[in-house]
Amino acid sequence: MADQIERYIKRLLEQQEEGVVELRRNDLAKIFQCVPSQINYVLSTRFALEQGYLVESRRGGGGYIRIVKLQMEDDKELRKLIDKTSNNLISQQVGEGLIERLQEEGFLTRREAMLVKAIIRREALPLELPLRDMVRANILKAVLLTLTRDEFNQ
Amino acid sequence: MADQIERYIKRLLEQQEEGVVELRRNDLAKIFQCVPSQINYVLSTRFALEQGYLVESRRGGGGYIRIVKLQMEDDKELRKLIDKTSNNLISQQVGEGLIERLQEEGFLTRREAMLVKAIIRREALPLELPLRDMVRANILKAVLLTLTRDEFNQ
DNA sequence: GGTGAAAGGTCAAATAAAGTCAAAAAGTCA
DNA sequence: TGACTTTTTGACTTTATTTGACCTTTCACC
Repeated sequence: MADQIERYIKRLLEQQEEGVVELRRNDLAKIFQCVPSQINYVLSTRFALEQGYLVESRRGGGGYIRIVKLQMEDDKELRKLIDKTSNNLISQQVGEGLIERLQEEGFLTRREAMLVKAIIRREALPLELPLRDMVRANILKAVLLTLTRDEFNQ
Repeated sequence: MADQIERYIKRLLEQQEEGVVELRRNDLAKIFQCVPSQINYVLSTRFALEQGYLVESRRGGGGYIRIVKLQMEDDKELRKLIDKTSNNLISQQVGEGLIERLQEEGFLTRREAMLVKAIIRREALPLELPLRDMVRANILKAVLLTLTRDEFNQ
């Protein structure tokens, strides 16, 4: 069942240019005749960040679930960086180095680099030490993943 | 529905030079075939002061609703936001609202807004709850401070 | 000044989504 | 078979929107 739903969503994603698909949790549950929370299970096990997907949603009337496929294959270099960043600790120094490199390679503009650098500074992350480097790594990973979004590069 | 009404009003605001639009609650309700109080709902959730709008109205014969888009002229407004952000907790929702507003006001580009939004997402900040909102507030403060830097805008 | 119609305002209930979490069931494998 | 992992289910929670009954303000008119 979970596999079927996974395939279904992936098929939708392929059909859609853009790599974005938006759906109703309840509708999907009805199609597959399963409980709605089954959908959440599929999303969290098959469409997590690690697998190159981004899931956004909204509750209430007019609610939806949006699944975005990140284009990680396109760029081996980014892919490698993302892997290195995962489950890692990153110091401010190393982080700044990474950002500068991204800027030099044209992934980030001067302003974007400034913003991200400001965000990963010690002063902006009021946390004790192993934690701070962990959060910094996660922030940088979020940045790298964003770089692989089609919409980001338009 | 609420989204449609929101878009409609924003379109009117853009067409109008001045950033002011005046309308009749009942007329609008009739256009969208909804109850009049729906309009109030949209106004209070989408055109609040925090979102950069001022709503004035008058009852009785010849009554009206006037919506004014407030301009964030200069750093003054940013400073105010920095103050509000300090020593505060900010949820993902509120944070996204703030970023969208900064984008609308031209302080952030579309890409910059995407980056910051990605960074303040729950998934990018693997922390327990009071802490997560605290770190998010600090990150947003760092962003606001960066916006006031001359080098950033040069 | 009193009155009634014409606005708009408020608030709570009903409805419409989606999220969470843990127990039960099913599958896997030594 | 027994232990472990994955999947399925459903009760409960949270959030967002829609709707309607009732309230307040303003104005025109007598």
